[in-house]
Amino acid sequence: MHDVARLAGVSAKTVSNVINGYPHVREATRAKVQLAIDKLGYELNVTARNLRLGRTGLITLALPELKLPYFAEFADEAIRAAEARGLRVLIEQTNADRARELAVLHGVRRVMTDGLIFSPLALGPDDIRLFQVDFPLVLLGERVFGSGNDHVAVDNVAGARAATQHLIEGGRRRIAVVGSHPDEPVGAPALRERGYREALAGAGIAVDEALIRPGQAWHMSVGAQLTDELIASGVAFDAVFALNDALALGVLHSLHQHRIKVPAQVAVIGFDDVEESAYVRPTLSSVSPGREQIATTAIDLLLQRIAESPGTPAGERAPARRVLAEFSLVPRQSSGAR
Amino acid sequence: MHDVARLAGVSAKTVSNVINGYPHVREATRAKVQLAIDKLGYELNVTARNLRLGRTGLITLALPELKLPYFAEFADEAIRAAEARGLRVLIEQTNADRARELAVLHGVRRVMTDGLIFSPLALGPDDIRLFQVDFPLVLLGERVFGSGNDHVAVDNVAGARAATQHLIEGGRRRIAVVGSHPDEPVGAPALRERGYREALAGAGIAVDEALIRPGQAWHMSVGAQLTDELIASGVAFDAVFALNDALALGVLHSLHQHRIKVPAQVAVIGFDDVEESAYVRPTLSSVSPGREQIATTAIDLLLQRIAESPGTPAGERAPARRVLAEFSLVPRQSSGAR
DNA sequence: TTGTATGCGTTATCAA
DNA sequence: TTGATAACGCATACAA
Repeated sequence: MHDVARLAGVSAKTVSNVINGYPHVREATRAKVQLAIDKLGYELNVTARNLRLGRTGLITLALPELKLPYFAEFADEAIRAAEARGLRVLIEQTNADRARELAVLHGVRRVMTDGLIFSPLALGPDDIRLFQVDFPLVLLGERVFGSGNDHVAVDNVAGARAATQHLIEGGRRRIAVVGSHPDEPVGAPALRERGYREALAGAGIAVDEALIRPGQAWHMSVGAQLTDELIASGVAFDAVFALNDALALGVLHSLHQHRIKVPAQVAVIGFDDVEESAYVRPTLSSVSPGREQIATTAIDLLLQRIAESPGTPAGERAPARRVLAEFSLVPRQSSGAR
Repeated sequence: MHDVARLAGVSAKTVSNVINGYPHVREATRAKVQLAIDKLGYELNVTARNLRLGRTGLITLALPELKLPYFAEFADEAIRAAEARGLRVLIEQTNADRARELAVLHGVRRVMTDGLIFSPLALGPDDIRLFQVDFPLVLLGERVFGSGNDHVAVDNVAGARAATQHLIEGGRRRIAVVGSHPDEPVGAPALRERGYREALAGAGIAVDEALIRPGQAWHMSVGAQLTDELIASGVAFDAVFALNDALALGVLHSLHQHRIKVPAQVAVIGFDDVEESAYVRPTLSSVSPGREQIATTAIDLLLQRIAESPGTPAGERAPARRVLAEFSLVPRQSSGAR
């Protein structure tokens, strides 16, 4: 910067002013400086600026796994939203590994970014105190509550209720659930199952536990396998609510292999509204969880925390906010939509 | 750091020495310093260290799209490899957009990282001069050659040849290709098609152009649609080489819908060996492109460039290296493997 | 509208 | 084995 200043016959401050678009710079000066910048091929040293400003303009997005389409699409949304606000995103995969999730909160992965958007999967309600941190943090998902952090989540219960009601309105009564996690009281699986039960109860339909099929990994292959087992078990069913779209794609696959017509014999609905769901045949009905809203809200909440002067004592900070995103039902062919 | 030094009764340099594991520190001193660190809850300011060292320990990985399973899995490998070498990875999605690819090379997305691993999709052979940059750069893929950069690529031609030979060895003679890009002379599609043609030529089989089906987007739905069209066209075929696994999954889907038995009537093979390929039914034969080797090689090449002192004139730098990764054929059920 | 002086928090040099 | 001092490159007060 000093070299540029010397060549342009001005001070370093003026060069800085030009680079940062400071308005009160005479046009002639600006041109001189710009010329010198181009001539020398000068580039601003961002690290020095970061040090001076005490910010890096980088935020961390910590997710379980990028390979899962839901998270890949969410990361995409988050990157766009961040970019629109002048931020860049450093993605950390935790692989639902406890040590890695800890490192994101307190270890080496914590470093160099202005804040963290975190979707925990290994850490749970017992770890609340670990979430009491002194840097900007926004949580995603449903695993950790009462930790006093800002929180953005899918409205799992209402979304699942709507999906189930949709099947009921289509005349279905024997609705199977694929992918439940019976041993996990918290998290998306439990909440989506609860929405299912609420919808049945609301319609006066008794729950048949034989229709609820546990499946740990929410992958396509698991959806197919659970459906195979369901068919083999001989339990009658006329619809399937797959707890996410990957499972639902597997369900469709299995039904197809067994020559069961969708939606004529069995209606299918998923959850997440992944891109692929609009392209498979039959197209897959789903619940769109408000991914974009979640991403933008999370970024905005984080930005507000970053803007709070770092020295603010905990007592004077804005109270923690919790946002449930607006979902929407997306009826397609698999549930009999025209 | 000065506060810690004062509390411990030492100088800031000694605190720095302790933090950085400098060996010549007396054990008693180290203990004193560590105590002061813990007592004050001191954390190193990484930005200041970055400024002083002239490095950030961060590298950029610029990819077309994270949603594509191949890139998601590649990013995963790259992150692991980087981590093992003490680096972190900033992922940039270009969406095959020219402006974004330019920004990665020369614009705002260039900033703050020690080097770039770049898989271009919009920039091509005409843009060679854009790749003459003065920061560490490793290219992935096949689009840009002769730019004088280090380069790591899938061995597309040999991999495709092996895939086709595998089908031929299984007795297939009417082998369709799904997903060609006839208007693109460079890049993976062209190279894989070339491998196909070489294999046919080697076996003395004439190429039937009606069997080669162009398809721009390499998505599952496209694979299904192209197969539908192939079947509708009435052209006889006994095997399909899908130019990647996503297409191949669509091919399987379509064949299934048309009650065509795989592999009895039609054998199928893909390319990329995506995780899901091992789980679909029938399991999908594929070509494993050496993803892990590509990731680790790219990181290692980049590290060597980073290690070259930045002032080294172009003439004295190590010559550009080009690495073709070792692929392997993965025969599964879809091509008749037991 | 532009310039001067100062410090952000660290590590390197070199001396003690 | 440890310490004093000087950068790293920038932005901010404040002065001019």
